[in-house]
Amino acid sequence: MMMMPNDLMTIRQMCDAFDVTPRTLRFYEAKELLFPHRDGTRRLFTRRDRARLTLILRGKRFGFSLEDIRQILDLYDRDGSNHAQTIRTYELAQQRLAQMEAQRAELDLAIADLKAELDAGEAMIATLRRAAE
Amino acid sequence: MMMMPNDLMTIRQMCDAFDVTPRTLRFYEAKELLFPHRDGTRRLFTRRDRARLTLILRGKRFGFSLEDIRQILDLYDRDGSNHAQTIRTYELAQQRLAQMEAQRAELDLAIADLKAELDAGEAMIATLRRAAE
DNA sequence: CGTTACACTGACGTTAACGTCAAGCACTCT
DNA sequence: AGAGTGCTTGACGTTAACGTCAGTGTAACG
Repeated sequence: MMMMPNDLMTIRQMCDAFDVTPRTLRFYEAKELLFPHRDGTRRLFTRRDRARLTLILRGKRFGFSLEDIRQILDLYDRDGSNHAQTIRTYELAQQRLAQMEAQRAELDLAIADLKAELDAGEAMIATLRRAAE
Repeated sequence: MMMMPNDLMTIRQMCDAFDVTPRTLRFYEAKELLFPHRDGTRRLFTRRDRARLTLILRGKRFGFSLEDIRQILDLYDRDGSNHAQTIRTYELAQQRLAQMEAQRAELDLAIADLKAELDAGEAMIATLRRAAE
């Protein structure tokens, strides 16, 4: 055990750990979502990058754009300077929270609808089964 | 009052009612999501089209693709024939329901996370306010 | 009958989020 | 030295969901 000297990971280790392609990680760096260090030319991803990537992937799962996510991520690592910007970002995040809660309400509705349809389908299939005997 | 002879609507009436562009409605027709009648060359949208469009727009709001939506819509207007296909579609919808419930669970988590961050931000801003007096 | 208003059909443009080469370093093993 | 492996940077390709524009048609109005 000295196979992970620091907590820095190569691009391949990252890909295996998060099930993404190298292209994706480079793309996220280009979009300033990740900031890996360099060993000469090679990328080395830090613990911070992994935390961010976790949030990126979570955000993507319910339809946020990478640009949305980038702005949210900025909320996570303010250092206390740049107060005005902090407050603006805070307000932005509040808006987004409202959106998300509205989205959940609609999702609840849609799930109820779909469940009703499924019950109807089930009844119909049962009928078909009986007719087939 | 005889301005709505049947319950058929022109493309413009549809656009106004649903806040979409003509291009969008034509596109949905091309993708076989809508099936407006024709008066010569002009489209006339039925009550059924309106019901479908409502579901299309709802589906889009939480990130389903039009192709996903098209398959779900098929569940809504089975006529009882083509049983095998009905059952397959039913199973497909069940899978999607599971996805949606998983998605909601994650959404709940993310909302909690974001709320925590917002509370932190609030405390920080309060501190800044006090420091500014 | 001319014009205005609205609709139609192509067909090309656009954005997001990567995929997919191509070509070239930098190590390491043999 | 040569071969292989892994990483790098361009740069062009791709899909979804429309936007946008050009050219044409037609129904109604004055």
